[in-house]
Amino acid sequence: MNIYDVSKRAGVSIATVSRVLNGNPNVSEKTRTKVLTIMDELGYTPNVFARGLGLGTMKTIGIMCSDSSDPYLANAIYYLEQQLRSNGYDSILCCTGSSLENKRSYFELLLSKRVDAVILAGSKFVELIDKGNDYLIEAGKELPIMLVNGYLDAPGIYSTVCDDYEAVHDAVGKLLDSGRKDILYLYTSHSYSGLNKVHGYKDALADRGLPVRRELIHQCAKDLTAARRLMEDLADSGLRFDAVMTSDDSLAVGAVKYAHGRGISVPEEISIIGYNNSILSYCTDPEISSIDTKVKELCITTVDTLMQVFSGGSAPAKTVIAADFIQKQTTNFSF
Amino acid sequence: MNIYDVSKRAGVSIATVSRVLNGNPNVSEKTRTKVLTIMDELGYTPNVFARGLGLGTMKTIGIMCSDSSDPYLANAIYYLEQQLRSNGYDSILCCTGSSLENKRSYFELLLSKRVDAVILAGSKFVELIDKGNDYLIEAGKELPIMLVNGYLDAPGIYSTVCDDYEAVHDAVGKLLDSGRKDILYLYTSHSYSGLNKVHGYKDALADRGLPVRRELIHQCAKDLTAARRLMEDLADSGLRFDAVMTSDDSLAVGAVKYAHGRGISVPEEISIIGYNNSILSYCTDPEISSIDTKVKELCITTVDTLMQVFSGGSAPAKTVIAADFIQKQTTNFSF
DNA sequence: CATTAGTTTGTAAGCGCTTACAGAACAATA
DNA sequence: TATTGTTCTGTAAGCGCTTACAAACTAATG
Repeated sequence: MNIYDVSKRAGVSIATVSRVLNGNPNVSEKTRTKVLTIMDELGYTPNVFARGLGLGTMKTIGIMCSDSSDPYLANAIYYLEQQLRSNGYDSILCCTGSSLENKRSYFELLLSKRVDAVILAGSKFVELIDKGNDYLIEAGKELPIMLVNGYLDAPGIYSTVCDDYEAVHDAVGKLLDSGRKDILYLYTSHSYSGLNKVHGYKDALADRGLPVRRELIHQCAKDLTAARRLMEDLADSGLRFDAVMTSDDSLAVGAVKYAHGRGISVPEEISIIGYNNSILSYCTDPEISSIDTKVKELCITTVDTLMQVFSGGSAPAKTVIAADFIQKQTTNFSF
Repeated sequence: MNIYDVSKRAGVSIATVSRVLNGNPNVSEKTRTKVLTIMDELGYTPNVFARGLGLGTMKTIGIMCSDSSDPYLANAIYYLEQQLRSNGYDSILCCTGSSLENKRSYFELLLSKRVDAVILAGSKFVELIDKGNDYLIEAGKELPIMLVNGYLDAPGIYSTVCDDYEAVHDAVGKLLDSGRKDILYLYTSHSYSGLNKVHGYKDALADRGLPVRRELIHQCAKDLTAARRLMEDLADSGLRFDAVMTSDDSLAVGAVKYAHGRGISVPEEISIIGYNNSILSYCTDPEISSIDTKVKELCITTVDTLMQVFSGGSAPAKTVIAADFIQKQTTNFSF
């Protein structure tokens, strides 16, 4: 069942069938409907390979993410996939894991699949961006590279990021203005967004003329228990704190457990703020006040920008989306 | 940059290059290495479309899941993707959402992409399986259909399922044997695995000569709050229960919240058991005893079975994998 | 009616690869 | 050396589609 069968049956040439297939306007209405009817009758589906060969593209986008089981990324994948499809594109997903080597090889693989663009979802591609700078930049010349929550300034590379700086700046400001003095800051990585967040924290203090105390800032593994252990160690070593700002909900979960384990009341004695407003922040009791980083908007914008690029129009190299503070039960701001 | 460039540079015909590309043994070692060297020098990558056209396949598998943001499915996707790739296959992901229409149209789409097989991940394809029975069965004649946690008996359709019946049967048995009398059973759907679970619950009671009480069995939305509200309503209406068995961790999270909200101690006054041992079961305090449904094994087995099918060998139409009970803090079995 | 411009269609040459088949090269045997 | 069998390589015909170009047809104009 191929284009010849259709053309014969419709009494036209394959070129005409192809034109109908591609919405070419140079086909009389009469012929078009006839061909379409036949295609329908025959249940004809064009062969994607032949099509890809002829067109040099298959309307397929590669999506890379470090780990689809991270609730945040899982959401992102979902929205990206939806939005791409509603624009007539398919996606090939690559879960790279954390090894740089894998990331590179998957990237290569996507290129070899002749995808029309690559979307790097999540801020976990620092290594690729930092150490493989030239590499990505080179690729950007060939096809659009879209970064979701990452940033790299180069032609052909487009970023959509959440305003992490402002989000943390605002949240920490709220903590300070509500009377908290010693705000612990726990973060998971030094990614692009990770750095912005720390700056937000520091500037919130600086804005109020307060010193940045190194002993309050700590890196922590991104799991549900590391933060708890870290906080226990810190408390045991004599450090006092009455609030915790985290760069990820998973750390905030650990913080809630720490408080619960030590019989510290939340939010009375300690305020906790998560990040991403993921499902994790709704699991604990009390539920964790968190920052909604607007994954959906982020993803939709990313795809929209990509479509702009495809349609030849100029597209913004960087789009910033504002986050929302979602108050739940681990803070009690009244403003 | 195509096969001609390589052949010219290597001083051989394109047929020889193609043979090298496909690992055809009819190439002298000398020629092979020469060609490989040239390919490497030129950075040559074969065009997948041309290849697909010639071979009629592109080593790509379609994965359908209802919702990649469900932690369980997100994990499944991750493992499936990994395992497929390590077997040299790519995957096209489709997040269908819950509408039956979408599921069908995505399925069609995958077929039109000439994927080599389709994997339906998760038990959420009941509608497709039940109401679209003939539809899937028809497709199964064309290409292998793999069900992860679903079952349909038809040629070309292969299932890998977790032994949900035994898992619940065992867990409820443990509850009963530890002295619990009134075990609430909360479930989310009537899928294939959903039905098996209820049977496990009922049989655990029956085995011990206990009656199955309808008022203890309830369906509940799969979110973090529905179970809590439901349990509150049930308790308020006078129903007594000293344990809750759930068909999903999200319900168990609600159960923990219910207990916490009412000041009921866990596991002393009420035992709670989740399902899937997902990250959600680690978020709460106390952490939820849950059933590890071995997603990883399930996914690996699914892909392995698929590879068997591809290699022409006969493959089991149904593989059952045993689950593990993971005791955490919402039960206190000592056996 | 002849001419011109515009619209619609068909022909044929790719796109880059695979593979059946035929032919060349080589080694082993008589 | 001639013969046979083996191994390796090349030729050429697809795979199903797109599209430049040419051809045919239609309609409008003088």
